[in-house]
Amino acid sequence: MSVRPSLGLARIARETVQERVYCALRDQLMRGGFEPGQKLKIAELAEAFGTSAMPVRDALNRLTVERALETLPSRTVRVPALSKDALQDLREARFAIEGLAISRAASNMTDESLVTLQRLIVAQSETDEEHFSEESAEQNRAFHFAIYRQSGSTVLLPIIESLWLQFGPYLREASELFDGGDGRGTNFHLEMLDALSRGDAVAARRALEADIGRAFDLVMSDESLWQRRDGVA
Amino acid sequence: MSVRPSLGLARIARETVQERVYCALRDQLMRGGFEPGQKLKIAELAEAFGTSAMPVRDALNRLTVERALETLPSRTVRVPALSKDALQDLREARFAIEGLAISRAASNMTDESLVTLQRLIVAQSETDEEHFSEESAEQNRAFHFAIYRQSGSTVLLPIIESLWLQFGPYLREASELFDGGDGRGTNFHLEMLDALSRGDAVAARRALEADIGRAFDLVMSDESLWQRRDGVA
DNA sequence: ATTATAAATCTGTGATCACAAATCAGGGAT
DNA sequence: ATCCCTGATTTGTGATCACAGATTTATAAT
Repeated sequence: MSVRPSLGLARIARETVQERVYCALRDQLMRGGFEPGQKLKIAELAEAFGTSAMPVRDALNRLTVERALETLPSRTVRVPALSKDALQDLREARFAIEGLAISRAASNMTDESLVTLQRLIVAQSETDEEHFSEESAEQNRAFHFAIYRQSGSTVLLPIIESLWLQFGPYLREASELFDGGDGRGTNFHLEMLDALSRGDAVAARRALEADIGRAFDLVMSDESLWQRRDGVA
Repeated sequence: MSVRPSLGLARIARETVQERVYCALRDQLMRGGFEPGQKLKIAELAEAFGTSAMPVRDALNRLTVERALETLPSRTVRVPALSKDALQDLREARFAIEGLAISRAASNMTDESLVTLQRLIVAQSETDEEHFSEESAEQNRAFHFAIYRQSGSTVLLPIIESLWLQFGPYLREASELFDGGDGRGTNFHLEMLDALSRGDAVAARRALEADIGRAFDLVMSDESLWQRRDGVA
């Protein structure tokens, strides 16, 4: 049996230009860095990144398949427009799918992963005191995905990432709503951590739903998002 | 207000070469037409389709993002290998997500859509009598997606399509298991239709889970799938 | 002034080529 | 005979170019 003599080293995946472009755009999208409805043009972006059109084209295609962008009939891609219906739709999907993920994670937690979560909560609460909403959002993301990764599901993870990407544009002007000094954001995180440490899948899920629900309620109640914007730009 | 004088015509989206290639590969994958672990090479496929490498490359990228294919560290793409863990993972995801979709559909059914479902059941049971498992699988797909479309969720639909694509390879050698002459397959469909016509989301979901569960049990119990195949080809 | 028509520009799709990394094959040393 | 090194081939990534459909601007007619 020719078993390959595996070194303990993780394979260094050669990183392609396409991937760098993809990650840059993806980050922008997930933190609401683009205007909803904004058209993204290949040539422009290629210029901006200092690459040819090809890697940009691939990155845009990928983001379109992941539903972070949408293709108009004229084949140009844009950031999806905001709508309350789409937001409701997204909320239900996130409840069901992330709820399943955290349920499964509840049976898989290790001491190490619990400590990691603990540290992420501490870091975020410290950041919140200084009102770095940018940084705080990133830590929130890290906390959630640290949990989802513990679900051990390779099926759910990419789906959840897609859902977060779709949620991105709604954060555009609402991001400052999230850093209320009361630390409510991290309180739900504490509940989740507590439930996970007890292996209580139901409670963990309930806390997660409260956390997600709060975020959606904040966005939903931000009237400034819904005034103009009549669908098609 | 410059309202565009819209003709009542649906826009005919010009179909690209990439799309034709994508659909062809996608169909093959969803019906289990490729061998698990099989490597798909751009040049080969381009030759087969009579196109250049470019559209094939785009189609493979798209299918990879949709998790119908996977990329090896060497950047070649292949049909994912089979594993019981992955299958379990897939089953839970399908329960949660398609379950949510049918729940929502239960509140949205119209007389017309109910009639459509009725017709699809009849067509499939007729096909089953003649043991056309190929055709029957296609009708099964049509039935399920007719329901999911009634959920009205643009978020869930592409996710479900991705899940069905991931399930494809498991159908490769198990497809003949599904056309037992007892018509059990369509019986669950009748239950689903009945529940939907009453607007009973819970019953509809239960019937759907029975339907999906049966398919997974059949595949899971097909020992011929699990003997050889030790992961990496 | 408004609308319709036509030219000009913009933009994405697909083909072709150059390059680099990976895989495979063969030969030589132990 | 086995292992390792090296050279040849394969294969994907990225750049460049030609083409076609779409959008916009300019022009002319009502």
